Amino acid sequence: MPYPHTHKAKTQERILASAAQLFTSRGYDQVSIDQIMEHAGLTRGAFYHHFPDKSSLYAAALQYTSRERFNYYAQELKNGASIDHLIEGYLNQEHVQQKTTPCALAFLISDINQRDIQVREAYTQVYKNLLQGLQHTGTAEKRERLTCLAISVLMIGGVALGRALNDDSITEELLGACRTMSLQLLTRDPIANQS
Amino acid sequence: MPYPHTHKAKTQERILASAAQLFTSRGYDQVSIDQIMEHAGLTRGAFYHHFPDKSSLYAAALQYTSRERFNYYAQELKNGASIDHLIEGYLNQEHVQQKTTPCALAFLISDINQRDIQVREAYTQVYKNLLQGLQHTGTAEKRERLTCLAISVLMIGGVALGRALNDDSITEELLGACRTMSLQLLTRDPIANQS
DNA sequence: GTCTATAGCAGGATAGAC
DNA sequence: GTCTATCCTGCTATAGAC
Repeated sequence: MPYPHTHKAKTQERILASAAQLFTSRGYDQVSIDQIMEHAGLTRGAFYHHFPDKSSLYAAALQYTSRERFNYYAQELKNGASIDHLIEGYLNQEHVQQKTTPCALAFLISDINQRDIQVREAYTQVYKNLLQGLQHTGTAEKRERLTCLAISVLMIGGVALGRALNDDSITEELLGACRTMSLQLLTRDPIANQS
Repeated sequence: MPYPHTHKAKTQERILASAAQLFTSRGYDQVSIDQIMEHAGLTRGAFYHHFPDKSSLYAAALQYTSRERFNYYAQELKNGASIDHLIEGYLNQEHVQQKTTPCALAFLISDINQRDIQVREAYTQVYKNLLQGLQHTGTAEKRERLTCLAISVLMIGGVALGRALNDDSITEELLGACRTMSLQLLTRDPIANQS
């Protein structure tokens, strides 16, 4: 038995991690299966034993990296971090410049519409999970839906727009405005004010 | 003389209009020069007599369609439309579904970072123009920068995110939240309150 | 389960006729 | 200034050896 029976699962996760990193950073078209497999330490031929095609990998990588992100946030919150702190870490130049692992919801926002149904459904599900998180995190009761929707747009839109712009000073200003506005919205939320 | 001397300029504008429509809708990679030229009623060979390469056309098309948009807004404002009305037209399912001409700032937001410097500069300039418009439109004095930045993110981010999502009811809810929040921000702006 | 090799196709860019 | 024809590259996906 040359391989332990967990070998395939581990290889699959290596491919997913590699795909998540490259896809999130460069989008679907600018990344080839060859590059993903090479980055995972394999060759292209092996790919089709793990995923049926490129699009399926894209959807799976989107779910994989988002699950990792949510797990990280859950851990941070358990360690006593505030939701404000997490939002400030998100709406940040470090994030825009990929010095921390980038959020696929923001980095791939206008890539998704061109993809097939499984990708669009995966993205939509990940977004719904984010909304859920915003509604319930750090409060006993639910935050207002309006508050959560607006904050999600400020976060995702702020990072996406900041990344598109070619002028660091405007990006910094933009991220600051989104931080300020998000924290104001959190503070003003009726539920938050009850606590 | 088979062609009037304005022929080249008119052809160039046909190519720009065709490129703007296809690029905005599908992004850079998913549109070929062949498709743009065919849509403009020409063949691929003629392309390189008008633009040096695909990327230059992309940058030019971005500027072209944005100029058209701003001209339209200026006209509407001159006809007595309110800024609120324009924002509501922007943050709208009709826009997301391209029943009206889509805004490249929103539709291409995560496409831009992959492109070369001339494209990123063109996008940044168009965004700065939008910010200018928000700061000065409909008031004698300037609106607060913070207000304008936040509204721009709600508009661009709201449309981009709404387009990515695969669930019409969430998109509608999202657009509504962005409309509500944008109009609140306009109303609360100190300068607006002076009038 | 991973490899090498290759089929098959699409698209950017150029050449040269008219 | 527009056309047709072509070069060249890069990619997805498959075949088949080990």
